[in-house]
Formats: sequence, structure tokens, C-alpha cells
Amino acid sequence: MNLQVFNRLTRQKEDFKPLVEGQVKMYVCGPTVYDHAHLGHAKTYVAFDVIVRYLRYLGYKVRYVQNITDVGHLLDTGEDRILKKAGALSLEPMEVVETYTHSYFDDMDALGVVRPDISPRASGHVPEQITMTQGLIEKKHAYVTREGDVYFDVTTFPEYGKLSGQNLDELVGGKRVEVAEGKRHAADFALWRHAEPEHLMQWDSPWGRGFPGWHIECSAMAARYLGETFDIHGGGLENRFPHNECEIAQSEALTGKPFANYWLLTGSLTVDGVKMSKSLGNFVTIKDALKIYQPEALRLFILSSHYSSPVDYSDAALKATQSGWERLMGAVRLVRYTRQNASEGDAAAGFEAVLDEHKARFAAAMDDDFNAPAAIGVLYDLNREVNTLLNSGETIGRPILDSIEQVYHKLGGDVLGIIPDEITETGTDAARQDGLIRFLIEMRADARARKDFAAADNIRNRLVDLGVMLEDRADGTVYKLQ
RNA sequence: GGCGACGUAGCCAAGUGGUAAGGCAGAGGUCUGCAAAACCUCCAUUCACCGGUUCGAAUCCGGUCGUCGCCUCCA
Repeated sequence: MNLQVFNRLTRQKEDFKPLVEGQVKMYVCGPTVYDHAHLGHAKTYVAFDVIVRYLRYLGYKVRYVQNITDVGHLLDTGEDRILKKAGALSLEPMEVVETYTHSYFDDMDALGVVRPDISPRASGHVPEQITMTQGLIEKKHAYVTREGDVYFDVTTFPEYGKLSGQNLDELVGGKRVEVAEGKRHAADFALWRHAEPEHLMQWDSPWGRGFPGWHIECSAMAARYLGETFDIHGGGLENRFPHNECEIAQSEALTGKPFANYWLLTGSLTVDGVKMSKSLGNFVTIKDALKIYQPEALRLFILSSHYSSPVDYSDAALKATQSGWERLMGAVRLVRYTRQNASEGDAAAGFEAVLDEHKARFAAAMDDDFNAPAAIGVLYDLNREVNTLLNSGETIGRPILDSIEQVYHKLGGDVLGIIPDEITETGTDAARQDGLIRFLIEMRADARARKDFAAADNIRNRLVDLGVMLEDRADGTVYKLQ
């Protein structure tokens, strides 16, 4: 079976055919770095992470570009969100950008999200954005106002609205947007804005000092690194209009070619049914969530719903997922443990057929528009088979255990990122270690009180082997770590 | 008001024409010194509701109700 994807542009499931056989060029709208990332970001980027991982698993050579927005993204008050933050913290705008870019990558690394191949910054691609804007003016798709703003003229692009199903006539009302000075049409959007002298991020342009509009960066950077037409454009569903729509309009008006062939958009993460967002204040940062839950459990939670569906966050749902994940890991742990002392030979080799069947079902699920929830179901089915085998009392040869481990490694690890190669136990921390050592010291004290010195010495010697030195004092026993 | 989704067991969730995956929780059982873990069995005659198409509908069509997203910054 071949990979099929639901293309938001055509609203149908289509066979996936990249422009160049064996290669995939993919762009995903990245974050605006003015604050720490929250679980909503985690949902989007974990979803695309698995899409990229699966494409690579299938053998595609993927170039994954995800931008960092560090300029031009304005609040509805007209303030630049990064400048606002910089003002509040008395920092250079680029200090804000650095801080939250690092924070974002730290969070993504912690979640096991594979880094994009290119993470271009908007501020580093102003010349490209200016060139593109000039091209649009030359082609009469954009106009310059007296103030030095440049707007895209939506009436020159009849397909405007094709991604979101919006109709220009219905947008005309502009009832909720105050039409900016100099705009010809309420739906026209800024490619370039003039800057007042006190505005901290500004560049020279043919239209005077200013800064790029928000939408143009994605078009410019996608073209720069992926070409005028590329395979997959991804992002959160909430950016479909106006952001994605504007990207299409700019790029296609300029090149006359399709911008992206497949549009994959992710559903939002909600809390009590309402979208998690900065503006609503109902967000949980990734850092806070990782204090409570294993990163793999968070990924599993996100991947338990299809990428295009919304996910509702709650502690109860996360806890249920964590329980399920721990059961999954129980079998993985048992396989690894059994493997240590397994003998060579083909005992239980018949299980190979079970593995093949589950691998095929897993691939069939993922081939169907990256259906991770169904693929996870297959993993649970396999888990039951593995547990049954390992608890059957049969001898199991090392080769088959290696094969099982390989399946976990590839499907659960490489593709979904929910089964780590090394299992770090929850709460393996200094406090727990200290408690365990103290407990052993107590057991040794009991043994000494019974004059069972063999047992007491055994405890002490075993601890020494583990690098824990005991010292008896008049008032008790202390330990130090080597 | 316009555009777009969604409504499947106590909870989460897959399934888009052929007779309801999987997970969590729960009940019973096997195993076990006791636990834990694991496994087995049970847990939706039914997919918001009402009509229609069809040999056959959770899936297609029409309507009703409800929830959400976008239309204004958001992944």
C-alpha cells in the first residue's frame, strides 16, 4: 500500500507523490519566539515530527524547514510582540529572541522532536522578503501607500480563499477589522510596514525604513530553501486563515506556480474544550508538563488522537496515557531483561511471523494519512503477544528477542518516539537514591543487632561495589558516594 | 452573520458503505507465601437526534440539536 495523505487544499485523501522521486521538501510554520512554548506547540510539532520520522522510515530523503518568527508579528494593538516583551524586560529585542529560541529548542529536544534541517529566522531573511515584495509590486499584485506601507492587493488573486473556503465577497464587510489607512480592500494584507524612528527593529527598503509583514517571511524562506513549489506545507489549523491563505496568494501571484502541493494542518490542543493559547492564559508550558510526565508519555498522549483532530488536555487523560505507556514499557523492559541471558538458537522462532504481521499492520495505519492512533493500537496488540510469549515459560532464543527489540526500536522508537532505547525510570533522583541507601543501612543495622554479620557484611560489600561507602560512627552510620 | 470541523461505552479514541480497533477505569478468573506484574474472560445489538438512499449506513444525503476552530494575535 502507498502513502496517502489528506490534502487540506483539495479536501481529499490523495496518493502522496513528491516532486522528485524519493525526496520530500517540507515546510512547517514555526513559533514566534516571545515566550516559553506550551503544550499547544508540543502538539503541533510532535505531530509533524512523527510525519517527518515516518517519511524517513519509508526511505524518503526529507528536507524539513521550520521558521523562527522573530520580527513583524504584530499584536492587534499594532505593537510588535517581541518589542513589547523587550520593553517590559529592558532587553534588546534580539536578547528576547535568543532567550526564547533556546527555550523552544530545549523543549523540543526534551520531547524528542527531531530538529528541522533548517530553522531560518525571519530577521535573517529581510533581503529575500524585500525582493519578493518588489516582485509583487512590479507584477501589480501589490501597491505602496503614501506612508511607505506595502499591501498585497487581494483582488488581483482570484483564488484568494481557496485553502480556507473563504470567499472574498464575504470578507468585504470588514466588520470586525478596522481598515488600516491606505488599504484599498479590507482583506489586503501588509507585505512591508514603515517604521517610526523609535521602532527598534527596522531595515532599509525601497520604500523607506521599515520591517516586513508577518506572512511574507514564510513565502520568502520556503522559496529560498525549498524552491518555488515544494511538497508539503504544514502548520496549525488556526493559521489557515489568514496566514496560510496569504502565503499562497503572495507566492503563487509572484511565481505563477503552485506554492505547496499538499497542505497538512493539525488540530488544536484544547483545555476543557477551549483552545490553549497565550492570549486566553489557559496554557501549561512544556517545561511544567515535563516536571510531571515522562516526555514519551506526553508524546503518546498527543499521538493518541489523529494529527488533524483536536486534543483535549486534562490531568486525568494524561494520567491514563501514562498508565498505558508504563504497561507498554513493562514488556519492553522484560524483552531487554530476558535478552541478557538468552541462549543462541531458534527457539520460538515462529514468533517472527507475528512480528511481520504487526509491522505490516503498523505500516498500513501510518500509510493512511499518518494514522498514529491506529498504529499505537497495533503496538498494544503486539505488546500482548510479546507478554504472552515471555510469560509462557518457553525457551526463547536470542535471535527472536533481538527481532522483537528491533521492532520496538524502529516502530516505537524511530517512528513514534515513544519507546526510548534507555529507560529512565520516573523519579530516579537524588532523594530516592538517598532513601534506598538509608533503607539498606537500616537493614544492615538490624542484621548486626541480630549478630547476623554475614548478612550485614554482604550488604556493605554490595554497596561498596555500587560505589557507596559506609562509615560506622558511634551515633549511627553515614555514607558517601564514590 | 460567513467559512470549516466535530458529536462512537464511565473517560480517551480508531474506524468514512459490509455488520463497532486500541488504551484508561471497573468486574470475575489464572498465576502467586502476600503483593505487584502479566495473561484470560466480561464491559456499546450500537455510533447526538429525526427522516431518506441502499440488499446492507457509525460511515452517503437532508434536517434538528449540541460542541469547537477560523473570520482579530496565536502552533
